[in-house]
Amino acid sequence: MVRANFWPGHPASYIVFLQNLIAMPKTVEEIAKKIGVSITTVRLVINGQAEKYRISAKTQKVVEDYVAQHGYVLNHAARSLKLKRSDAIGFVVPELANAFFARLMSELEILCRNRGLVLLTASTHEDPEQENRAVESLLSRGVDGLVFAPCQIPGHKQLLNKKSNTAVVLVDRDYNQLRFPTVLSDNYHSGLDLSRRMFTEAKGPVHFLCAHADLPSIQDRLRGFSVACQEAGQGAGTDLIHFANEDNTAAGFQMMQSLIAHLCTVPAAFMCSSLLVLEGALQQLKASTGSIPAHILIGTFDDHAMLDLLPNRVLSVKQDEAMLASLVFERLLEQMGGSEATQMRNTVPCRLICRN
Amino acid sequence: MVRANFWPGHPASYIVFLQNLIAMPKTVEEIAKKIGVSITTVRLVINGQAEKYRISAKTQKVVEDYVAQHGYVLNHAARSLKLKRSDAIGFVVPELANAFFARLMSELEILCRNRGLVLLTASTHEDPEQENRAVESLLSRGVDGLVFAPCQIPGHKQLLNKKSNTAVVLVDRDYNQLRFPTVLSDNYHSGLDLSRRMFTEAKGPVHFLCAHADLPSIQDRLRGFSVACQEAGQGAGTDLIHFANEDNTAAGFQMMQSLIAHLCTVPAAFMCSSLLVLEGALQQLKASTGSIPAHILIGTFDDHAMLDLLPNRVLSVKQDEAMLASLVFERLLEQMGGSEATQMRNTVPCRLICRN
DNA sequence: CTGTTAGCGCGTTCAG
DNA sequence: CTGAACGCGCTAACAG
Repeated sequence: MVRANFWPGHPASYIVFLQNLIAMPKTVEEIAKKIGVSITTVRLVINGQAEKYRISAKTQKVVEDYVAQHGYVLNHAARSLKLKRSDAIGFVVPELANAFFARLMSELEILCRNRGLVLLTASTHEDPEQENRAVESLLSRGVDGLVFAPCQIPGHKQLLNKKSNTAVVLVDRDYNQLRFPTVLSDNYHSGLDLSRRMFTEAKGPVHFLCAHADLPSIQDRLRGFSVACQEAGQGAGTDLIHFANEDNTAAGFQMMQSLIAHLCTVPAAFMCSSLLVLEGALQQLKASTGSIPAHILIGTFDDHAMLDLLPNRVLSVKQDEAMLASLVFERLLEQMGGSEATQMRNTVPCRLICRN
Repeated sequence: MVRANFWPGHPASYIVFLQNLIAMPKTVEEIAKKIGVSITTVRLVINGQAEKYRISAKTQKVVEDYVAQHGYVLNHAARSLKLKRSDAIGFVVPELANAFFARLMSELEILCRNRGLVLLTASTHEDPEQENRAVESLLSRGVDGLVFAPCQIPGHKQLLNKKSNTAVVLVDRDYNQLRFPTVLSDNYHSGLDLSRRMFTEAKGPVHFLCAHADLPSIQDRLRGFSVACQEAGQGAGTDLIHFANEDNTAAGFQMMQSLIAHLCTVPAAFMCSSLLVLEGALQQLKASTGSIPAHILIGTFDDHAMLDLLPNRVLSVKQDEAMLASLVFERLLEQMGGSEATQMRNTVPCRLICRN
């Protein structure tokens, strides 16, 4: 206490100074030896089973006091080795910086933490090679469960091994495999609903700027669009759909450019397969006409609060990350409990958001 | 092979069917026993040290073939236990769904993966209690390094223990402690630059809607603002700053509301401490006047591509997540290599982005 | 009520 | 070139 003013103006330094004096034991054996009881005894009180085995109150107190003073950090590696269980869940997605996956992870992390599980995260950048390595890496770390959004048909040796007791749940992308439960948004119906509404409000053609059409989720959205096209008397809509391989701003920019060139004017209504494509398309509009014409009807998959910034009528499809996460977690727990997944496919409805 | 058409139309199912037949060994001992050599021999070829110990070419091939056929998954728990090293890095932030932290994590994950490290992630929701638990949990999992953005003055027993050989790096929030290297954006100068530019362009008062002013990073931005105020002849600017406790949309909405009430009109120029606050402020403008007046000069900390959607002149401050991640990683590796951190504070410049 | 012991699978060391 | 033995810290089963 003499040095409480050790470093005035830096409140933390005092704490540092005090805490450094205390050595922290790292094994139960060390504690047992120090206070002269057996390992088991220490373990029982640390694990809260003192009552159950009727450890004497004073022994209990001795141990508790010691731990309170010196602290104790369980060695999870040793625990895992013994129990063949890591209390960890792997989470593998194409891109962690993608808002949808970030939100999904955030929700999932809360559920995991409440059950004493931690999340191991990896992103694949849509590269099957990196995906394989990530899955293998997490598996060798003995994760009890693996949640992932595959960028290829899932066929990893390790996963497919019957002996593997790792729970697996796929999210967001349904490659139509039969082995693992899959949780995803109802892309077909959200595509249908959005498209219908677009056609109704547009009273004319609606162009669809669509990137990454090989993804199952996008395919479903496209099917919805096609059906709405026919309902609106626009045929199969094949001349309304514009494709790009990459899902990024440049693709949206490019697609809008050729669309404008083709129409010789800006489209009265268009929708995009993702926010990135929308961004690019809007940049192109701004570049071509000096501003984003406020009369254009805009539709997009995925929602973002910043869409508020547009004066336009905007229809967007919002996925329910909390619900997705919660279903993922259910399927996970089922399998970790030893049973089979009760459902092989969970489909979560989306919400259609209308602005202005 | 008879059942190659097992389930036509579902390409993955065939793979599943085949792979299930193969059992995967889980220990080197198992492999050794199966092919009749010693554990050491198997280990040496698996670890690529066959040449070094001159294992006979044919033994080598036998092992390699066996592994190629059956696969092998290293048990990381056992490895960790033995080596007292987990090859894992903990990452603790207030909110994973926050775009800045998501990008930071994404960058960091790439660096980690290249070195065979995995990321364990947790978010605290700005709650010191959850933060403590998260840190403790990761520590007991034996992470080799811990990266975190504290929501309180860092004073965790375990961290502060001299014996602890966990590398620690703080990010984004500098509580001015002396113990751990800290990497953060140059909030003072970016605040100063943004504010100066705002005053220059506004040619009049600039209002600052500021949430969570107790955070060190916000304090630094505020200092920058104050200096710019004085330079612009607006005094200390105390009547230009508007505070809120929570960093969210509601706070921005609220602050803009009272600002409009006070001015009896919309402000000609304002800036926000975060995108969330900006969103709220813009919503209020829209609610009050029916649209976002295009003449208003807008400034904000943090950047987002969607700011493009505004027709307004917008100045925003973009943090350099890649550089932050790379510096964090450097400080991490230094400590993991056993040396002391060479720098206790790294400050990364921000970029001022001007739109329209 | 408390103490002892045997592995979990890997890396290391030393002896052939 | 290959094999054997030990121990990392923890849990579970059993012995007092």
